[in-house]
Amino acid sequence: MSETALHHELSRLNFLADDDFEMLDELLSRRHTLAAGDLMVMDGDPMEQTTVVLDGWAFRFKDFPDGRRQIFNFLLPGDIVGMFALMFGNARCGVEALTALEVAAFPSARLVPVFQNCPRLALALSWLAGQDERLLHEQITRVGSRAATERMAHLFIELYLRLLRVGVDEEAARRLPLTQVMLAETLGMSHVHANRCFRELVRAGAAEARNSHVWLLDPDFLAKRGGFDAGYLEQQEVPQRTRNVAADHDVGSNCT
Amino acid sequence: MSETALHHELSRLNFLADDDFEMLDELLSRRHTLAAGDLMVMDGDPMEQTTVVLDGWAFRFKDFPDGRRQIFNFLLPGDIVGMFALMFGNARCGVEALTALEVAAFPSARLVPVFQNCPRLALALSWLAGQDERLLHEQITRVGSRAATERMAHLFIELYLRLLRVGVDEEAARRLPLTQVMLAETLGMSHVHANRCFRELVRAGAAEARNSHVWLLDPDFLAKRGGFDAGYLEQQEVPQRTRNVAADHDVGSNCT
DNA sequence: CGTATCGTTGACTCTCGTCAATGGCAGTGG
DNA sequence: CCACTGCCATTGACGAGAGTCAACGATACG
Repeated sequence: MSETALHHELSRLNFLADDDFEMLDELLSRRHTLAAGDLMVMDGDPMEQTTVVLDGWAFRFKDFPDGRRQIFNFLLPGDIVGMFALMFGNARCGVEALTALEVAAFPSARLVPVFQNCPRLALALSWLAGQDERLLHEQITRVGSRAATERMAHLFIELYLRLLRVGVDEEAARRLPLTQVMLAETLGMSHVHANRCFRELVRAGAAEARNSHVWLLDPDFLAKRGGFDAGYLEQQEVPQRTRNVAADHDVGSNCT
Repeated sequence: MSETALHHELSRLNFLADDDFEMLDELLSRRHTLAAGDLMVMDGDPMEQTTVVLDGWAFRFKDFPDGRRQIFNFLLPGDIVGMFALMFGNARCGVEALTALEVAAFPSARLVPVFQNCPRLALALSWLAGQDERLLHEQITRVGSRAATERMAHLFIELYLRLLRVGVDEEAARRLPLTQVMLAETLGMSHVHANRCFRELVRAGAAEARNSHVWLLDPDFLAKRGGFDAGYLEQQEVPQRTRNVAADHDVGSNCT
């Protein structure tokens, strides 16, 4: 099914009960698809929907008057957009579909009863939203304190591991739908320099560009070249104390 | 009172009822103080506490084996640390007190009943936590697509406006407890270059360094020099639809 | 068959990092 | 009271990394 990515990730937490998943399925029942290039969120628009990526890639970005664009991060299957949209007036950045995209969307207001009645699910969703913060920290580190080629290799491995984590198979996880211009806009360098760095990785036999995609040929090399420390992506167990708390506040059949 | 900053910010939302504030006061009743240099969170430690900064400065950072350090952002009065700590095993970055600090801390687990019984307060706290994301986006933009001196001026104005926003008076908001080494670690440049950029601002009469502090002399100039667009910091109204939702789910006296 | 996006390369320039040295200032212990 | 130490700020010199400009080939698309 198309929700495998999210289910895959949440199942691995080994934290949710069956009725949590039922509630989740209901939340995600309204599906639609977008074409590559469609805007999921336009900068400045009011935010009312919470969206979950089911399949495909998207990215968050901000365009500036002088033509520059900064890409903040990439949204992969299982990622949530606008978790707390309810409290924010207007979006301050855009979200664009990078590939054809399948998503589920629901009014953010529907999260309020979820928080009241399904504490486990609420915690799990907050956890997903919180993952994002770590990725942003890593992005700051990449751009702020790594050399250009290192940045690029590091980003490749991050995406590769994130894809593996949500259940994409090894083969597919090595194919990233990124152009060199987008790499430049993500990594804070000129597209010319992005090309020079990329060529270096190509010469090392670690990657290649075909068909407006990046193909990772040697993840081990890239991880080393990017000084990649997998710590921040490691799957973590839900602490026992959290399980206890969730159980204490379980309101059972209210959930669905 | 010491909680003025947080109250100030939440009051301006014009969203919480009296019993929300009562609940909040209870959450924040366990106070303590830290000295400058104390670690609030150590990288790798288990996270169980949610902490609110009441007075003083702190910062989030990550140290690397080779001695580099990246500072992600600064925590000012009213900011929350570890909102969703409940779901995360261990911290992946440190938080250090930059000045003497007054904080309130409570076990993250206490948020679960808050979410169940005080939807408005839960939304307001989530909103605070979500503010952080915008600041991280802005930090990425600074480091990724601005020139060095621009970055520095931009950061100064962001901090200045954030301080004003939480009720610090004009005079005090112009004094930032930052050394040039910290600026360098925040902005992704060498400390030598940080000094060069800073000197440029000093020569322009826009700032000066005294006593391990930065003093902002000409915010207007700095805002212009940093290409600062205040949009992302603007106070936003809570949308009417959100008020309605909160009212619908109000469970009244359960809150306290 | 034109047009646009993507990728690539060379040449030139300049921002920025590195290395090194110095001075001021505060704390500390003899 | 004064060496001693450490942190902070500052500056010059040098070189490397990265931006800019410009041009061109390849591929996809209508």
